[in-house]
Amino acid sequence: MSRSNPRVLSTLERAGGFASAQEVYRLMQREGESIGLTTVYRSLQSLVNDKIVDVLRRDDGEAIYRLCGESHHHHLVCKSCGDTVEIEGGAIEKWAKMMAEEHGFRDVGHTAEIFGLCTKC
Amino acid sequence: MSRSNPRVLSTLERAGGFASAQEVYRLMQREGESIGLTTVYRSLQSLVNDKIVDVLRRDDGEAIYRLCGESHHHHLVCKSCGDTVEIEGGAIEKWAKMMAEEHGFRDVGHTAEIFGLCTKC
DNA sequence: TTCGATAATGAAAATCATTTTCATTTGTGC
DNA sequence: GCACAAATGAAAATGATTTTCATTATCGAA
Repeated sequence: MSRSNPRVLSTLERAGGFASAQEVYRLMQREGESIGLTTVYRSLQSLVNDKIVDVLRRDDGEAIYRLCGESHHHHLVCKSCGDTVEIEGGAIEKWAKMMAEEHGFRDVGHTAEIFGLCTKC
Repeated sequence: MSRSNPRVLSTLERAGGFASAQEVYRLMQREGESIGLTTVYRSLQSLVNDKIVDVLRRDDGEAIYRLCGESHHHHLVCKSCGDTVEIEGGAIEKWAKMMAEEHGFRDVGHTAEIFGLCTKC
């Protein structure tokens, strides 16, 4: 077995608590940290096992790791220029919780994104 | 561009309206259909564009394609067994519209998924 | 301190879904 | 028949993730 390399967790935090393994790796490289991609993957997996981070999937299938307990937000993305606004999703949280209860699901998370054309486009 | 091969759609239906590209391909092979994997992928993509099928992600990141009804809905997915419930998202529709207006976005759509553990898992 | 076991590390190779390339086949209108 | 566009699929490329395996760091016991 392997335990998580603490620099991986600290980098994930610095990344805003939300990043893919590749992104964490690239970020550490850019900051001059000496670490292998394998170790990044192993550390993230270990953090998932320990329930310190959550794993979700991006639309393209890439796994993204998120610090648990992090207050999360949603995105409003322009499908033309890619501009992104972080938005609050209080209504979503309630909706998700309600739907989960209604169907007996537990340990639930959710994703929600809005996309459209921004004022400039 | 390429249009969807009708045998792909009919196979997806026969599969219970829910399968990955690889599964559709293997199923067609087993049934003696002569088709290439590339064509299966292209057909499924085309069906997604035409909004005839939905695409979700399994826990392992593999894309799964599923026939969708006409009415816009969201999904409650079990991250262990993959069981899926279609749910209503009235609250989401309002939230999305509100957020879009607030930031001057137009022509908006959205995605929202809830995932957790179902009663059986 | 030295020995030996165990865990951590990372480069390189393997895997696997998906996409791209490209040459060939099929279909359609003229 | 003829030319041109669309469809097809084999093979190669891509990209994330996992596995392999040899090396290195850790740490407790002798």
